[in-house]
Amino acid sequence: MKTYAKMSATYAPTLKEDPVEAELASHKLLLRAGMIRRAAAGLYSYLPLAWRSIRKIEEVIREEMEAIGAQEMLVPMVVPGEMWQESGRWDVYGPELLRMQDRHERDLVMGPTHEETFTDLVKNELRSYKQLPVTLYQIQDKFRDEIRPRFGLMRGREFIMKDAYSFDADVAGMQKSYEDQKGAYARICERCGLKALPVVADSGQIGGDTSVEFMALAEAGEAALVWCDCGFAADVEAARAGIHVDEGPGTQCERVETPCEGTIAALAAFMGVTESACRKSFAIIAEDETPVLCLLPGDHELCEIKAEHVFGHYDAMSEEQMAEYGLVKGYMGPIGADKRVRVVADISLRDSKRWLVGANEEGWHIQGACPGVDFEVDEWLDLAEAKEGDACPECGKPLKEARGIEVSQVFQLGTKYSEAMGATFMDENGKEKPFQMGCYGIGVSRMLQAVVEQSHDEQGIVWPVCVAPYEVAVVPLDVKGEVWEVADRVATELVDAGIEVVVDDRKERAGVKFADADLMGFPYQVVLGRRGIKAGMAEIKDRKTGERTDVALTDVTSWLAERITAQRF
RNA sequence: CGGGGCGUGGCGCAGUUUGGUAGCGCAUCUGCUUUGGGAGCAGAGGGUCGCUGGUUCGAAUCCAGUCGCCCCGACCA
Repeated sequence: MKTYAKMSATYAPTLKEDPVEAELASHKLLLRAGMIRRAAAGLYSYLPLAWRSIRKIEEVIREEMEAIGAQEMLVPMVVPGEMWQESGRWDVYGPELLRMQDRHERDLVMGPTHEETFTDLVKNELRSYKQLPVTLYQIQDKFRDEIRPRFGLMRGREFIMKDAYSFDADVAGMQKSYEDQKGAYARICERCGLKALPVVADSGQIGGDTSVEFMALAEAGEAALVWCDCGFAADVEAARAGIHVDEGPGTQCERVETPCEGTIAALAAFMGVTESACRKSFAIIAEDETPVLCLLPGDHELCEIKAEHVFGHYDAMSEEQMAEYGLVKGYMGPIGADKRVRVVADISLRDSKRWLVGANEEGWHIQGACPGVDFEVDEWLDLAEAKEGDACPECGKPLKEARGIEVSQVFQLGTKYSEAMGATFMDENGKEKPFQMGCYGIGVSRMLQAVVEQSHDEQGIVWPVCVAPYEVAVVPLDVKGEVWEVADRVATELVDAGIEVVVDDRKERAGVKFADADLMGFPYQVVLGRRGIKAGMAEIKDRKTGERTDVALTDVTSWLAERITAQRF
């Protein structure tokens, strides 16, 4: 027999003041509402209220996964190091991967993700194309020893993740599995009350348009994205935008004295041109030790992710190295640089003929320099980070900027892991082939906080019905006598109607109960006081709108049931 | 790891510059009053001042080291 929860018996210690450890509104509120507590940097406990919400998010995920035929299971959190050595990631992953040894000195890792574990699992027993496709998933704690955990659940070291892996016989199959997951992810965000946008993401070493991130739009988000009315949206790290470039001053290649600070802003101001008319130079040492000079439109930055794809793990050149290659900090340019320096330029500069570049001499620049005539560009590459105002690659209209919290990502892996780990099956021609794989992650705990970040006000959290710890808080202003009897009756009736109810049965003053109910963010508060009860009325407060409605005691259940079921999905 | 800041009852802070043996608000406990938006009065309990070492008659305070936390950068769900 289901019954209502009692606030007096709920471990949810609320805080009046903002804890110092928190910076973000959502982090502060989760702490203040008594939902999470920190155990150590990036390690959090989920208290009963938060855990209820987490379980609701998980339930939504389970329903959507089931709907597309993915099967839930569980693999161990601690896995043998050999799997990681087999896939090659043992050497690539870095200190983020928590490694340890057991008593027999065998290597173990705390799973940060489980491509290896799942691939290893299926490789001996998925043998035929007839058994495919298969998508398996789990919801489990992951551990990543982040360099800098921050913002509470937003970037924890241990966090709850749903991770799915699809195994297909061919690329078309993989793409279908991928699309299925992508569709499910969009529905999951929507059902959890998140305003999220699928954006083109950096697809790592794999290349192509094979990865999409779902970004919960929020100013506090760590990721920057560009988007367009036409529906295009991309992580700035992945966006290939059309960049407008102004021609530089001067009609012929000549030196100009520029006695200003060695920055683009100062140069543009001194020359009386736009920053876009200047050419920014950035000197690096590529992973293979080649010195490289990257030329960019003056108003754009080098996108580090794009650069890494081209140059590997590169370093910015030190002043000594610049000196060695004839480059002068603040006045760098392709002309006068050492011949060993490889000159690359952003593709947006391809059609520009008059460049304003550094002269590699303190206080001097060169204007009207023409690539191919006055200096050579070894290669034209996509290097600039997209920003507001750049042209949408789909429709050409100006892009807009936004920030977001990456709550999930879907990925086409191809045969990266199946090949490395020898996970193959027999196709219909009797040929052995590696699985075409996809992987799909949702940051469940991050999602919880993203919801709060998007949905809160001065008073506290404003839970969407679908992920609220309880749908209704019944707040009797008296915990004995007639008021309490009515509260008990109303709450029981609500529970019988299938509504999740918590009753604030604490001997607290009205103000304390109201403040806590607002802070914890229950979508509806049913306030019962002596006055109202005499008139046979309850006051129902809608947490989101703040609107209060007097409802006859006999109608409370139907009034709430109607509204709540409409918001449950 | 680089840069910035902070560690003082459960929480939020003052005290550190100029050493003298620890204080405020909230919370907790008791009593009385109050009772529709974080109550009032009276009383009580609770702190090796992150840790270690040093200087000193005397260290929360000065010095050295160390640990932890937060913020900005590289990583990601």
